[in-house]
Amino acid sequence: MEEAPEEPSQSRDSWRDHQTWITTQDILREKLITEDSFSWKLSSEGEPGYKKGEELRCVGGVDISFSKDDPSKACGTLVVLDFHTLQVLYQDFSFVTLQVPYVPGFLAFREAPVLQQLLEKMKRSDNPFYPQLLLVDGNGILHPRGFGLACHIGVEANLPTIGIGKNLHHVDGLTHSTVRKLLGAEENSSKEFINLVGCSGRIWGVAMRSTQGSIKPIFISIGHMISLQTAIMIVQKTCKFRVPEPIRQADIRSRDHIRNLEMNGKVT
DNA sequence: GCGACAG
DNA sequence: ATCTTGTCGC
Repeated sequence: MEEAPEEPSQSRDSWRDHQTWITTQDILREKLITEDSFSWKLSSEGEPGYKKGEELRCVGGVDISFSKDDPSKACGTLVVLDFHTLQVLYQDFSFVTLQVPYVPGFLAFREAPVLQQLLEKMKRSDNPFYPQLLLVDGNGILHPRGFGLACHIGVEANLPTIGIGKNLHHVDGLTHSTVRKLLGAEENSSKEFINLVGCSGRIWGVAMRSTQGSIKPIFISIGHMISLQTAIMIVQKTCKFRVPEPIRQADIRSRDHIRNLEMNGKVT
């Protein structure tokens, strides 16, 4: 009798984690809110019943950078910008050693913990700049199970979130080439954003040309407690360059911190 | 069956 | 994600 070859424990463990992750996403997804659900207003200055302090001001952005020397060493960064001036109101970061690998579709299990800790720390200290809304470097519902990093963080932190992808995650038949076609089509040539409609007919988000006539779009999808319409508007208003400013600032600062860490490690 | 696949 | 300088153009 042939014994089945011993399965490398590595693959058994990763299979088990994989199932656990899917279950976790399914459970958390039941709490997802896909419409505007916040107390602040967007442009209330001229409206009747305007109350100062109710308007959107604190827009957060999160990102993670990795060390080129040791890919498990990372720096999570949280910034908060003023929605109107786009000036940085707050910044914090944290170095971590990540044990969880990157697996497409499960980014949250690798990156969310650090980012949530940064939010937690800010909330515990009653910081007046605690974000009213968070832009996340990674997708929202544009995800195989409709629950990407932005949704994950939104639900667990109970915060409105928007997902920003710099590359398309292939979902529901959406591919790089279908998007290229849509962006290149005559009737869309002047639009700055187009709906991402999958084979099923579901709208997963939009591809947006943040810069006039730019070729490479960004992919916007809702995270939590916000509608796609509102999300698009907020992204447009925070885009000085291709990537919205809160995420861009988090990215820049995150890289700086990693660079400093590597320098100190080498200088001895 | 094989490949694709956010960061 | 990361490896990477200068360079062409508005």
